[in-house]
Amino acid sequence: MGTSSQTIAERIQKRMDDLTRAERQLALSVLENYPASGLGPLASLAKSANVSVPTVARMVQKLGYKGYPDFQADLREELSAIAKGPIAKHETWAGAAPSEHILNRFTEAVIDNIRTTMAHIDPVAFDDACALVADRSRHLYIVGGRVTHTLAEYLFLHMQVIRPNLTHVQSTSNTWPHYLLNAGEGDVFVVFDVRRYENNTLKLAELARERGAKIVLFTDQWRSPVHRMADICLTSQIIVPSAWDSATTTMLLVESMISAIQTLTWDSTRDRMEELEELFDKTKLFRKFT
Amino acid sequence: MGTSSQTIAERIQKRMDDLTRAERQLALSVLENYPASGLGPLASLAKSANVSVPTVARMVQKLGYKGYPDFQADLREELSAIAKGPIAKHETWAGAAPSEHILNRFTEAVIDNIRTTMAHIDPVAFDDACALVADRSRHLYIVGGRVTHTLAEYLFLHMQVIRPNLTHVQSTSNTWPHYLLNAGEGDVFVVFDVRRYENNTLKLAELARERGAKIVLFTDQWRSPVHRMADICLTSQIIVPSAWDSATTTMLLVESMISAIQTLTWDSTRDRMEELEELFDKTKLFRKFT
DNA sequence: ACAATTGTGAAAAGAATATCACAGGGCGTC
DNA sequence: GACGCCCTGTGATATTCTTTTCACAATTGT
Repeated sequence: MGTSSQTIAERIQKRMDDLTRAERQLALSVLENYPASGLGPLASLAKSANVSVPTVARMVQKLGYKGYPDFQADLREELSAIAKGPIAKHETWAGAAPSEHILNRFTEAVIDNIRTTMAHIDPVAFDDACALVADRSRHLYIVGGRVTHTLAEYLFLHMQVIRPNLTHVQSTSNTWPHYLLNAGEGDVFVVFDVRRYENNTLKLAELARERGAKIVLFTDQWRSPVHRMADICLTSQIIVPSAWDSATTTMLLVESMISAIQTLTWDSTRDRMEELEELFDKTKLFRKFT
Repeated sequence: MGTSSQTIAERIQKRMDDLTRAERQLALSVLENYPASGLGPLASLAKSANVSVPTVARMVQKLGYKGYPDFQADLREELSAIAKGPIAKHETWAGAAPSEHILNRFTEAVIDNIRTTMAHIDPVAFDDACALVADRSRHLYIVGGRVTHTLAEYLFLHMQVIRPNLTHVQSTSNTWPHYLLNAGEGDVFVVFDVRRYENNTLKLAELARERGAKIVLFTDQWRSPVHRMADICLTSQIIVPSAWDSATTTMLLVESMISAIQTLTWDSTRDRMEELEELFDKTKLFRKFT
């Protein structure tokens, strides 16, 4: 069984299409903590993959093994083969690709961005920002620019579920002055501005400031001029081997913020989410499985 | 048991002097093929070390374990810690915050997602996908759903700079059938579909498929049903400590793809980018400094 | 020769595994 | 919207494999 040149992980990958939903879920769980999870008792594997015991038994036979112990034996064989060879290191991210492959270089750069971003962030400022954005008594305006409006909308979509009373403004559109008419003292603007910094965004921030609104700014390490207007400034590192900048780190911050706010306001959010679920079910917009 | 900082191998080494001859022989055998040999049945270990079964049983208890299964559990735990790789060492990302702070927990999860995503990705498929998306002779349709349309648009915005002949389609809108009218043989659809998978997206993919278009799918580890229609399937891990899934890893893949394509087509892209720069200068949409 | 160590063989206790029948649910089909 | 198929989980059971622990003999080293 273990004689074939490909690893068990590869073999599972290959047959992924033949597998059913629960089996795929199981396969992914095996691959996720590979190979350790497959070396424990069948029952623990089933539990950690959230599938039933028979599903595991059925699958290993589907994969061509006589039984679970047979499968484990193969895993152990592979493990000892790996250990014998030169110390297998995790120096590349996409193991199947050479380290110069763009996937590895890019991922490397992004991880680096995340590292430095997190090293410089002020958790207190972050928490304050979350509190501001979560505050239902303030109207929430989310502002993005030419590229960053995608991030803005991502935040908007989730905040929409969490709380009422919010607006998505696109600074590059010529409709934004209308929104400002209603904005006032105590409202909150979440502004996204990374280079190249946009004049419209700056103007919008200035006006919001004049009207006594709070401003939370997502920007890059060079800091948009909006930072002079901002009450809280969350900066991310965005350099990657590309002609453009990376939005991934900012996305990570945004998602962290969503998660933090969702925790903060869980009691009231839950109800809204459940209602939303029901609505989705009714409209049959989504499918449940497969 | 597995809480101590030292590995089991080290612990055995340390106590080597306390061991008797047969036990030492056993210990050496365990270390020789570490950790695979310890993960098999007790009897096989005894045999491969040329000691008796009771010797093994006696020794693991001497090492402080309740029994052989307990010893194995510890080994597995260590194995999975090793497999996690070098970055697992990074206990906290945002050093200024405690490790339980959402910033750290979330970042940890995302890094984990990135690692498993990269471990499972097929670089050849990725390159093929890039080539398809870069091919100017094919019309490019980019399709997103309720949440994923933000990612779709992000890709669209950048591809717009790189090449002509592309369309952004939102599967949740009711205008998408119009776009399909023009789609045909050889065109390319980039489809985003993560759970909860959307019926509209599936239908759209089916129709595109029927018309002989190529489909590149961005999805999550549970794989949207669209994968049956897709020529290339790029999956990302999206689990985070939140009520929602994370788009960060998918964003990373998208940006990697943009970067790869930009490199592929640099000669023709440069001109387009320069033209764009000029246009932006003229419209004074952006500011040059500060 | 004595004491400690180790192996033998066996038996009992304990786990883990394989398998079954059945029920519930999703999904496609008509 | 109803029917039926396929997948999946539950719970129970039989079976097989492991582990644990005996008592006792063999071996080794001192």
